[in-house]
Amino acid sequence: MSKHIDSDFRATLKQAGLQVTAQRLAVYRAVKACPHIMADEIISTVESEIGTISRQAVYDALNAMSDHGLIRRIQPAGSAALYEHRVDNHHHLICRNCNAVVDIDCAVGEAPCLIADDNHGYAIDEAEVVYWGICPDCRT
Amino acid sequence: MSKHIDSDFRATLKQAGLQVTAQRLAVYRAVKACPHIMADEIISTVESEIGTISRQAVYDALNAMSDHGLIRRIQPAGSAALYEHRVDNHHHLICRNCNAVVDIDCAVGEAPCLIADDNHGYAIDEAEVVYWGICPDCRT
DNA sequence: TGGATATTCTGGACTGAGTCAATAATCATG
DNA sequence: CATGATTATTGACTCAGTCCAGAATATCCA
Repeated sequence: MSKHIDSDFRATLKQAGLQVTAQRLAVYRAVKACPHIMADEIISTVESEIGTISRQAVYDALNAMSDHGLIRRIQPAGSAALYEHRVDNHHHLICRNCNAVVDIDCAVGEAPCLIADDNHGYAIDEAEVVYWGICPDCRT
Repeated sequence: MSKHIDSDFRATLKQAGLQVTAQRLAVYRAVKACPHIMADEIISTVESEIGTISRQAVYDALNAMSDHGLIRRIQPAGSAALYEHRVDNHHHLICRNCNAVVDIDCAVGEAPCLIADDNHGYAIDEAEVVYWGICPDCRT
């Protein structure tokens, strides 16, 4: 079944003008398997799958893929960058205690959060929303 | 006139149960003078004012003050932590090009952004919004 | 005023996340 | 298959921030 993902993703990589390599496929599979994963978790996941990969290759793959919109990087305050394969408009809800992250569909519609009272002359293209709270498990 | 700020802030520190020190006053003055300032800029600012201060003292002061709600820390993706003296409900608009940050008053009211479609069982206490765009100066 | 106690400051070592740069391997394409 | 362009590997390095232990200060209370 990972065959499917792979062949789909091979095409996606090519369309983006990126070469298809074992490392990139493995990195993508890791992100797909575990959304909101950190770079070093990706390294271990990929290592246990592919055998070995350099840290740099992982970062290169992650940067290339997120630059081309194939994956998305989120950087919550106080933690390392997380990667996810969902690239549509959605937001995140993070537990202050255990840092668990869940996806939140956009409350209002397509790109709703772009409305600010006063844009100060900026050309706003994205509104990033992070909800902070305590997850069910941590509400002892 | 900085006398005013100082004596007000002395009281605020005491109310928060924190001791009043020259370093803390200086750090607070730096944050007040330049909102959205980074830690190492604070160090230089304070050094040119007080003469010398240790990095640790600055971080301690910043952590203590933000823990007690005297200042606010924001950590936009891809940059170091920024500190500001506004502690009320407001959001930020950041230029993708030059990283300029401006405050945005909360579009809807007091704590409006707390409405998420599905809270997944979380007890949500804050919604943090970051608007990304291009500032007037960078729109060549 | 003068300690006793709690808190803060200092300087240096250290960590973790991520980047840089040079070399080696691999791919794409004629 | 030759050649140039991408991608991987390796190792050094940066940057932001924390940890630690001893020295210095501030606050409280008699």
